[in-house]
Amino acid sequence: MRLNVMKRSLEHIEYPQDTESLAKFAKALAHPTRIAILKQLENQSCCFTGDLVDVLPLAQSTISQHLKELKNAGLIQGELKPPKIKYCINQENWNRAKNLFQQFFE
Amino acid sequence: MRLNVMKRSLEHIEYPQDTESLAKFAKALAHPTRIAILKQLENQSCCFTGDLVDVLPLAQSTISQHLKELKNAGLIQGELKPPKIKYCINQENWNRAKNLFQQFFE
DNA sequence: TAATCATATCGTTTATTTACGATAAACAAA
DNA sequence: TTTGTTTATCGTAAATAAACGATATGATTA
Repeated sequence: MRLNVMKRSLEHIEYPQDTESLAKFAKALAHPTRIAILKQLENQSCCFTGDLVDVLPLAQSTISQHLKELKNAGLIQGELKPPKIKYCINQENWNRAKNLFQQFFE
Repeated sequence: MRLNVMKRSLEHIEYPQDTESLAKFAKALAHPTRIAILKQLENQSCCFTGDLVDVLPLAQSTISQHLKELKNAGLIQGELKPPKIKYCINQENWNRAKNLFQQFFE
């Protein structure tokens, strides 16, 4: 007999759009490696994956994974410069994030 | 040769203080429920745990857990008003967070 | 065509997060 | 003292995140 059977609402709660967006951006920023990557991109506007691999003490695959998350959040975008990929801030979404945080902290 | 011979470092990487702080604050904001809680606190300056339990479709223990994370991040503080607890924004750390985000988005 | 380079993706392991119900703790009032 | 109220904490399950090495992909050059 299992006493501690857990119910759990699989459908997730709906929050206002702004709340969801802000949380999503915050989640993208919620790891120091990703902050470091974004700071790098802010400084030199763009850079290649390899530049980051040289600078950060993490496996190439790990960095690629962080880049993917930043891309999924819309904060960066990649441009093909074969055989490399040049990553830049996505200025439009960057500004959206900026405004959401600004407005949140009022 | 790149550093991809690296074994998983159990000791975690040291980033600059600002990077760590920003990531920590972002992590606290990285869930819509916590954003919702903070918005509530911003609106009415303070509120009791019970008020949040009435408003949010989550178990009391879950909300208490989210409050704990916000408290650990320093964004809120609790004041004993027996048998209730009144939560408020921690203005000092709130401003620190605000400044870090502002500066980050430059 | 084959080899090379830069990067992404796969598969896996471990750690962390999110959620719940149950229970404990702290205090006020009866 | 006992009861009720409010909130935190415990124990656990499930989901997600973070890290790695290995491998695949896509473009360029030999």
